[in-house]
Amino acid sequence: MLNKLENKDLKNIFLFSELSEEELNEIRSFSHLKKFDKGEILFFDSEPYSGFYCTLDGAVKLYKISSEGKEHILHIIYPYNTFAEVPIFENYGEVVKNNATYPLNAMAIEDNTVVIIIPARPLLNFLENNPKLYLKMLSTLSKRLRFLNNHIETLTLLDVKKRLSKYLLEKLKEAELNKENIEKKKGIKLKKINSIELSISKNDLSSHLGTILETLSRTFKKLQDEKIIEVDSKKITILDFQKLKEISK
Amino acid sequence: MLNKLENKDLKNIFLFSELSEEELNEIRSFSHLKKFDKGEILFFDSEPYSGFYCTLDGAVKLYKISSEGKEHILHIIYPYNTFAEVPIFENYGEVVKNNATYPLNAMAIEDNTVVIIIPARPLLNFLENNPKLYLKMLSTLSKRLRFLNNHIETLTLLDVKKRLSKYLLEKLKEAELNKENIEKKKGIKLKKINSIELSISKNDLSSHLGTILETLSRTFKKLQDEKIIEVDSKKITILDFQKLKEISK
DNA sequence: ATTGAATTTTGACTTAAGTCAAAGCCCTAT
DNA sequence: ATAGGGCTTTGACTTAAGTCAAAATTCAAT
Repeated sequence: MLNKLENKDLKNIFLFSELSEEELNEIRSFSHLKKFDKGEILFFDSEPYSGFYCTLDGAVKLYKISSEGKEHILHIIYPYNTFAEVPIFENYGEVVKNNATYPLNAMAIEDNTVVIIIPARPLLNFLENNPKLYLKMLSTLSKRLRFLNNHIETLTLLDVKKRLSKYLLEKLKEAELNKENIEKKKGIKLKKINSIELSISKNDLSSHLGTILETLSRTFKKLQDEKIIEVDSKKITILDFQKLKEISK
Repeated sequence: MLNKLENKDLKNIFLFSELSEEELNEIRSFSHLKKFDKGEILFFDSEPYSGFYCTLDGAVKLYKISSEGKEHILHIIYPYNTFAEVPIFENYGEVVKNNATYPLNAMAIEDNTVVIIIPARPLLNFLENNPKLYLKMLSTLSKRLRFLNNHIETLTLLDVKKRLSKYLLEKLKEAELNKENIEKKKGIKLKKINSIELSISKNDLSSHLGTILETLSRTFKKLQDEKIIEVDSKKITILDFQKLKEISK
């Protein structure tokens, strides 16, 4: 599956969601698909910029790494989300004079991760003729800015227990929204969600929460001992939503 | 001084730098000036959104604060830089249905801090008729995204000594660029810069570096004991640039 | 089912950075 | 010049989280 890029794939991407078939054809004409296995690198921090990405299948982690090998994951990217747009616009006067670089590292964290690569130059031309897209792009970057603001807030002002609690609540909320969407679409009523399935390894989760595996493991245990959650490998059941919320503040 | 907004003030702002006098008049027609003393709040996190800001004089800190009162400064804003643009574009479909909020807190950190407030709705109208500005706005947000990426990297992967070293090197670089600009403009040759003047309190600096005043003080002392810098109140002289660079990695 | 690798947990110990409290410094206005 | 407030430094102590190493669990492939 997914060996050829089709318009319906592009349709699912927010930036392109309102384009005509013709316009989508144009986007397709200068974009291309690429497939990665788990652990493979899409690009490195500081590598020469060759375009922005969108995941179509699988998952990608965006991370920074220190000189001592310590890693921090800023984002986990799931299908139909774009990333690495920043260099396109950063110095738009002298855009991509081949000295632009990626702002972070990207690695596939699932097998058969499929991405589209959209080169900067033709995209900028396209945008010029379709200024409606500017607002979509601004929206995407603005959302990411707020996300990073909040991420910094979490990392600098909260201890690990609070950070984990906040993360679990966010994932629960996501799952709830997802459920509501399905209910609306299919006109059915699903049962209330009180558990989540971690979609990444605990090691990656610890790196995203700005801590290490051992500390994360101990923090899960603490929450479990306090009967606030129940951990069964990757399945986390929320036993006391109210207390979890209390802790996360 | 600065009791009335004039076109030449707007000219200095990157977003508006290429507009005609007529267009500047239009911007002026829906913007207004406001003055703050040191310690006064421009807006709070989560307060209803009323427009984005630009500093014309003085300085503003943008920060988050925890439920326990711990503070983290994300940015210090100096004249002609804009901030709080995010809510304008975040949900551009239902822009500013009066339920948008500021993404962080803003406080003046100097007396007589003068800012312009530019409301979202009229600005969006203006942008629609001047799509060139979209690219400028995208550039601004992209630069900020890279800044925040780097900030997170610094906070999560480096210890306080490295963080402070990195900060000092950045400020030194800024001062050097500034010097080069003056040299070019005035056609003169200034002497090499090897010291910087901290423009914020050490308390604010510690908050920006994700630590506390006491730890910052001790870290300054360590660098001084190692003869890498010399600290004379707010004046920091770099004695061993190479070593400082080595540490910061 | 069984093996082996990868992931996760647990235990004992270390450490960087935070807390609290007191003293010192240095602006600024009288 | 001097008093008083706001900064900044220093000292003694605490603590959250990291390190290292070993054991246990889970997962995937035969």
